[in-house]
Amino acid sequence: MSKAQETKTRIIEQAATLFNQQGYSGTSVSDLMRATGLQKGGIYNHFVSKDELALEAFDFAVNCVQQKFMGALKGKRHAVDRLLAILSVYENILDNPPIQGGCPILNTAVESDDFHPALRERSQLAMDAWRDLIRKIVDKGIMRGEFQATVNADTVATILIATIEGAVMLSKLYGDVSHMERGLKHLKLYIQLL
Amino acid sequence: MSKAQETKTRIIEQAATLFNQQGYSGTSVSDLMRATGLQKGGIYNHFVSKDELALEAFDFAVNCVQQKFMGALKGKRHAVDRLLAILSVYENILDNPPIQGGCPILNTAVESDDFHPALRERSQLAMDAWRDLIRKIVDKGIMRGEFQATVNADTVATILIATIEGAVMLSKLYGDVSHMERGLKHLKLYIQLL
DNA sequence: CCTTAAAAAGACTGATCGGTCTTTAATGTA
DNA sequence: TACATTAAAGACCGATCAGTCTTTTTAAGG
Repeated sequence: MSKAQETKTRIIEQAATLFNQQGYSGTSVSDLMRATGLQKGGIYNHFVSKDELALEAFDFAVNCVQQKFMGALKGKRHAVDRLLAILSVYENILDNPPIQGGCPILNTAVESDDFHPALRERSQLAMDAWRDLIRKIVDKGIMRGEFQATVNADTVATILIATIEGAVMLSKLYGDVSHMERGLKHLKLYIQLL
Repeated sequence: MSKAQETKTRIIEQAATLFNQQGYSGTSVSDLMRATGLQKGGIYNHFVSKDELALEAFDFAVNCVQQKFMGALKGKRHAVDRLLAILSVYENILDNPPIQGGCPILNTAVESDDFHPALRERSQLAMDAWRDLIRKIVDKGIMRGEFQATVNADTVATILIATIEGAVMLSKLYGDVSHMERGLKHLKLYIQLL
């Protein structure tokens, strides 16, 4: 990888963390300069605007989470195991998060949904991908007879994601993993009953 | 109420909506001037800083939600009915919200938790109050034999709030109430099984 | 109605915002 | 190693930021 590419990647990584912790509006170009150790020219040489950098940083952050999902899903064949694998990503979310600052989709959805159309669209797309992952697992599980045929994949996706995201928020707000633990325990039971 | 008090209240109301929609960092004093129709002097005559106004606006927003809870709980005696009443507040959250821009506790928790200690503390306090409301209902339900003695009030509070907040986020992100409907249906079942 | 106190206006501040552009330094290649 | 390319530095821009202060207007009380 060329020096330029390395630098660009480094900027995106640092920016992703900053944006995820402080939000888009709460992060200034000066913050990014401090975090990367670069001056303005060094940053704007790689990105035409803060906006563009924010979008690339968001994609990077989402990709970090997806990588964790892929790692957890590896080798898991049964639908129940695959759903449990998704839950396992959140087992130690506070100590060992895919990216600092909580779930980037939640953060960006909450910040952007009323006033930043481009980021909002990215959040929707990232959430679509997540929902789709769960839906496909559930549908496959139904086909194989692992779940009852009456199970609704869309509903399962909503319940899993809503509970997880809410638990992330609570655990983060209180700095207390027990909320996440309760949420996961609840969802494991829910999955067993499908 | 004196003219000054009226003005101050009006500022807080408008500010609460703006902050809840755009976030603290995303809302400038100019935005507040535009929304209230006041000039700088008119606003800073009532508040020493944007920070102070933000805190008062947050308290106002939280109070709006709590009022809805109180209204829904009125006359409900049985623990199950009281928990269902809390859920009912979120039945038509998109058409008729207590305050525009989604749940103020969620919004503030997500924005503040990494960098705004004062707002973060307020979010925690507001969340404490909500958790306490649910816990007390559950504990009373246990005492009266409406719930099994093995039920854990803390857990119920976490599950209800996490699922609700996650569903709020999803419904808001997609502009689609079905996520909230699924969340509420799921929680109703959960409550019946306590 | 008149006076006084306070509410609101709005000009002004220094700092910071996102972004541009020229200059300088480093990199990759021949 | 010499050269061409481009990465990075950093001075600079107008706009906007939160906040101050003096002046003008309005409201409240006698």
